[in-house]
Amino acid sequence: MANIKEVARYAGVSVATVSRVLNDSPNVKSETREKVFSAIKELGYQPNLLGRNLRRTRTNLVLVLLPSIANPFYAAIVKGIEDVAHNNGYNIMLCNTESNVERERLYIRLLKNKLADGVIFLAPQISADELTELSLKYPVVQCCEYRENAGVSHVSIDNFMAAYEATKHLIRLGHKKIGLLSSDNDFISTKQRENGYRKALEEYRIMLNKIWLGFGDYGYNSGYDYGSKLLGNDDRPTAVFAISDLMAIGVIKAAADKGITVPDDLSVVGFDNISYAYMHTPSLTTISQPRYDIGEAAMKLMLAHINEPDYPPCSLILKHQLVLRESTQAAKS
Amino acid sequence: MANIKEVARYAGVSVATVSRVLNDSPNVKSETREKVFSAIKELGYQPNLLGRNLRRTRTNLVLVLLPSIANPFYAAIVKGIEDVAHNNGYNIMLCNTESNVERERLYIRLLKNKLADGVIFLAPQISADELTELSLKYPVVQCCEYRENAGVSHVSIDNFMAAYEATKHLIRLGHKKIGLLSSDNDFISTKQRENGYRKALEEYRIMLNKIWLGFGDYGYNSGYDYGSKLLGNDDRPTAVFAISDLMAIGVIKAAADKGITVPDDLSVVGFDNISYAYMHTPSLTTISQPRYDIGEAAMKLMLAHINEPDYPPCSLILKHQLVLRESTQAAKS
DNA sequence: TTGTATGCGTTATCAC
DNA sequence: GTGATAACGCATACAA
Repeated sequence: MANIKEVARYAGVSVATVSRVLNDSPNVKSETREKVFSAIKELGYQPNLLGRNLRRTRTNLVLVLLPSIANPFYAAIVKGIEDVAHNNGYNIMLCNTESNVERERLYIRLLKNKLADGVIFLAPQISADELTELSLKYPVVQCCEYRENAGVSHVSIDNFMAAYEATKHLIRLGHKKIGLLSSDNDFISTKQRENGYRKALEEYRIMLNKIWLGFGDYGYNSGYDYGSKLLGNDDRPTAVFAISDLMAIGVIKAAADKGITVPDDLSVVGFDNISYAYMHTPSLTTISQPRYDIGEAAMKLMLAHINEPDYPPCSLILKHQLVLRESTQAAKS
Repeated sequence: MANIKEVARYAGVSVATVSRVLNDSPNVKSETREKVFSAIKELGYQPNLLGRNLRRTRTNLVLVLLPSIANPFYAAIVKGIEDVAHNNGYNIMLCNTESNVERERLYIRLLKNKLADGVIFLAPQISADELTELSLKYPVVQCCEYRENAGVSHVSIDNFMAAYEATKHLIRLGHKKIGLLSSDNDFISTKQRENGYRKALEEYRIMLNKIWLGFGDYGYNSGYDYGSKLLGNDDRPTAVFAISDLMAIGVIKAAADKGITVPDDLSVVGFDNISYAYMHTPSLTTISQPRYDIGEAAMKLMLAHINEPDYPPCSLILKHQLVLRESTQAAKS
């Protein structure tokens, strides 16, 4: 495999000149430029980025850590990140953490090992303290899920308001018995969604029935389990707000298995608006996050941190939207 | 950030010795080893992989090119690849090609630029010729989708047999009017699935009605469109075999919109057994690929190619399975 | 406008 | 067992 030296010899110039041509330096006679280009072509030369990056102490590579590519929620976010990255000469490296902190540290090490210029977390597993420490030495951005008080930049939506609106939507449809399927993880967004739900109930002076409170893991099965338990009782809610679409769909399935029809006998609201929310029968009323925009914003923030090491941590909140579909309808009086 | 030189000075040894310690060389007195380790710890030293990889002309990084992380089908495959990679000291870099050949070439360039040791394609967009040429210079493995006659290793299932069995299942349930929703892409697997379907019909001397033949893009909407058109006619099939689960789900939705119930009035078989296939109501009869195993096999093959540059191209066919669920039932007589 | 020389951080060869 | 040093491929400061 040809290297820059061979190209130089073949073109009859020095390696410096070849390097200049490769880097679009204006100080090269167009004639020599041609010579170099033809040598490059002739030899099928491909610059070795290891050498280049070592010399530049920059890789133009950004790590994107996500819990799982099985979750379709992340696809559009990643697309947004990628587009901004590519438009700025960067590549991104997607890394599956499996929500495993050890696996996450494995990838963080690649950053510390100078194989990448920065890291975007879609759902950080490490603690706020670790995150803070990391961000002191390297460009770090959190996207969607984030650790509060870590003093680390993040892009997100207002989860509190979103949950508040979702719950209020159910209340305005006449529902008074409203269950909540939350999660027992320690993400701030979870707490915020829970609080938004409580706030709406409070505002309308609706009592919160603790029996209707459930905790899942964002996945389908936990929704199904919650639904199976909850809907077996006579005193069951007429509506459920689940903080993820997959859990909402699990609830609907559990309802169907008990002969309870959605939305006739039970209204269900999800969260995230994954593509399947629209494919599902009944289609799902849910909160839509501007995922592509969130990804774009996160990568732009990353570039700012890379180019300006002293760029201060900042928090970006983008607009969400309540999407009305078939899974909710007015309560029977 | 400390480098190997500073560690050496701090420990009072040469850089060579530090390097030996880092690489577990047996020829180091345990006493000096301790000194070096404590220096490493004290200085918070992290080896720079750019320097190491440049010197070693090896990165222990493998590219995995997939059309889209939005497709849940790939998740388990990637998991299989990752597990084998990590167990062998490799990392993988996931790259979204968006089924775009230019984007794919962008990532292939990273390989040519020595930033990775090899590439695994989950659905190659470049031509067989390009693939062949690439594989002559670099370790290349195809996984699931592949270009035939490229002389490039691949891991897959027997798509012909799988489709044959899926169709035969419908025939044995008494269906004689069986539609096929295929795709108009140029993947060999598509042709093979189509041929499997034809073979089954032939074997049972069932005429193929070309009006019931459709071509989608593997996505939900194309399934819905096919279903909407097909099921509007009086002369409609009693069963449909779709070569992807998302298309199958689209067909079911279209049927529901026309008051046609699955499986009572229409049986539907999908392909791939994505997680929605199980969540969906009705749950989907489909072909399950051993996705994790496929990923594992692909990465093992990659390691073989990396470690043995002359390792011959080989073709691995793993076992599929027909999964029976709610979306199929006996034809009404 | 071009060439020479140096260094990025590491590993590997050789000598001791 | 350990150290000195060349080499990996490239970009760049400086000289010409």
